[in-house]
Amino acid sequence: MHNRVKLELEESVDWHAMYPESEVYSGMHNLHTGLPSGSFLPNDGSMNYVNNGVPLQTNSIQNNFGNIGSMVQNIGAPQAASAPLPGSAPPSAYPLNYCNGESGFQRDPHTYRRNYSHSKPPYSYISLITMAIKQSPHKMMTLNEIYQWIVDLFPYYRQNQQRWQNSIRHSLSFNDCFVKVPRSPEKPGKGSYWALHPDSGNMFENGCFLRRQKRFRCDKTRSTDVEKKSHKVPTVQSRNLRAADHNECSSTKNTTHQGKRDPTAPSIHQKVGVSPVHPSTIGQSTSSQVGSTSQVLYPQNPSEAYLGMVGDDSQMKSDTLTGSHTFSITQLMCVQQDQAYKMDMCLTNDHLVQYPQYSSDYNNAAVKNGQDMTSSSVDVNYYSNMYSRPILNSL
DNA sequence: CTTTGTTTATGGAAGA
DNA sequence: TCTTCCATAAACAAAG
Repeated sequence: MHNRVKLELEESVDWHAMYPESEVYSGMHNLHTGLPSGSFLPNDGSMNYVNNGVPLQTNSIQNNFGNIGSMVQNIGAPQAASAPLPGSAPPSAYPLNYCNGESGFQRDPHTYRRNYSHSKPPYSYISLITMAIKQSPHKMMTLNEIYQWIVDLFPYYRQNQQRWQNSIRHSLSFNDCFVKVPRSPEKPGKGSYWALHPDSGNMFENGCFLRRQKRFRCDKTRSTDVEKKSHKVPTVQSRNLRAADHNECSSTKNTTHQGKRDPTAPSIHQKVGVSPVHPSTIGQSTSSQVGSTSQVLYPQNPSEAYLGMVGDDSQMKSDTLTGSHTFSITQLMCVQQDQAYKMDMCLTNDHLVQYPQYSSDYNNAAVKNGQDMTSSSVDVNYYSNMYSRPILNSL
């Protein structure tokens, strides 16, 4: 797989041909919407995929983005919640409207790209899911919305959908960094929402989005790496080692060391706290409840969460906040996250603050955005508190 | 019936 | 070399 990706990375991708001018996201568009593809889809089509996090060609970055620093500085508008903000960007800056679906997600048929030539994006499925969820206004998406986000963004995934969608489902289920969120009673439908585990924040802080530095594991529901190593059965052949690895992964989830599922063991999603959530409990969970039968957890102190100081996932925390790599997930999404954080402040009201680093227009816009969100089809009362804080942890 | 979600198994590749 | 991560396939169950 990686080999394939690697080979594809060496290809010269004609993005201009892939994405007709009218359909290309500009750099700023990308930043406004939080969509990552723009970073790889310059208007001049000269941008290749990156090689190990380093762009193969950087001219387009300079031409279209200036540089990362100025990108950040130039961010004044919040992420597109439902409509472009007056003066913030032209309508074309918001090619995708992800805010009117059941999770505030909806495709924009007018900007749906049509060119089917493509190469495989250099993202793992976990990366894609993470990006999709992070860019969503409510930091959670249904499975179908995740599919759609990926397909809209990456033409490659318009092929063999059964194959990669199975992988997406597997990734969601298998990886602790994704948690299932039950639907609001007011929003019945098939499937749950998927969100990022509040402690999964810095998975891609190593600067390479092809591969995480460390898999996120919910420590309270599974043994630590040390414990697992001590339990590891010495093996000689790599095949056995691989099997042991997989069995360990499973055993720490809900299976025995023989790799057979323990029928009495609750699934990770039952254990980690994503089922079912009573609205009255939302916003009241504490880190001490991690691993209990309570709900999605988030820190009591948003500032702590912002700094990634809550929880016991020290391995992930060790990544720190120094993810300064140009093409790290964090770089791609930090601005949006920051905006989401601020939006949350506006939404929750109990943390209304001003952000002097941004213009007053921004603050006004953020409030406006909050209003937009409250008028969306999602039951904001039910979900906003629940997901405003957890996402802070991933900043 | 289709979609969603879980689990097991396996192979390849990257990183230590 | 060993460990870990990722991709893929497939079987199966549950829910809508």
